[in-house]
Amino acid sequence: MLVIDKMSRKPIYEQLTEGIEREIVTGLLAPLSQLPSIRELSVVLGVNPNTVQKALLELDRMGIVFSAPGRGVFVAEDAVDKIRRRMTAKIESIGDMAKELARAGIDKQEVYAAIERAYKNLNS
Amino acid sequence: MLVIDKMSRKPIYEQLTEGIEREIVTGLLAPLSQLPSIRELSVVLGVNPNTVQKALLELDRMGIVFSAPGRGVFVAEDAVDKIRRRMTAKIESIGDMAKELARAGIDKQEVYAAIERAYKNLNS
DNA sequence: TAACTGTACTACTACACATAGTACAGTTAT
DNA sequence: ATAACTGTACTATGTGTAGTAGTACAGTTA
Repeated sequence: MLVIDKMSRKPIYEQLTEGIEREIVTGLLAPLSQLPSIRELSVVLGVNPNTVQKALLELDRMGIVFSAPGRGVFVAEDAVDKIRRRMTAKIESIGDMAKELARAGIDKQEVYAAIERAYKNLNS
Repeated sequence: MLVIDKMSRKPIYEQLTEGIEREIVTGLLAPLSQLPSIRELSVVLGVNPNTVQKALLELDRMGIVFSAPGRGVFVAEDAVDKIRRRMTAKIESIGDMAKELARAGIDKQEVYAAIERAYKNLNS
């Protein structure tokens, strides 16, 4: 399930967008399926409704979800594709971090090992 | 040289610590060598002296530099080792990001390619 | 002594994040 | 029609972090 860490330096609304994206991409939230209401999510997650709204507004702008006023918020049909496309952009930032490590003289194999672990152990 | 991006979402003092660490690790700043004074750095980089002080205080706490009141700030003798050790911790966060990509169904090869590019092209 | 160094404050501004509460309009089932 | 839900849109408030500005003090060095 979606878990929020209020102590994280990452904003709650960002944890929300990423969490929801993860649920979509893993199939937990199917395309065209309805999300829990903003008010319900806020209660379950223990965060303010406005914060949930902000996250959903962001996902709406990105075309990941669409909202039908009075009915609810739904997963876009092509949500998975869109998420994947945005994820590809994140690869660049991994490259940036790797560059930093490279400059620090960290062995490439150590980085590869970390990637390998990530792809093998997707739990936790 | 060290460049500060005031528009970045990353705090200036953090850009400073990372930038100075990079100069140390690349050999631009040798162990036991003296850094420019806080006031000089603040003028050259166009940031407030307090911000520079905050960055140097952080580096001091980590044992990367040491300050001699009245004389200046100097690179610690074992600074490179200490930076390398801390860098190793960063590998974990790369793993976290990779895990996110893995869950999104991004091919492992794409990530490897990015790492490879990073280690080949250390400029820019 | 003069000119530098780091250090340590206080005060202030700006901004992002989050919360709280209210109100309004659309939708749906009874 | 009504009740109970939905999203949306506000205003107001609190809080923490980042950054700037200015001042003062003590140690070091030429």
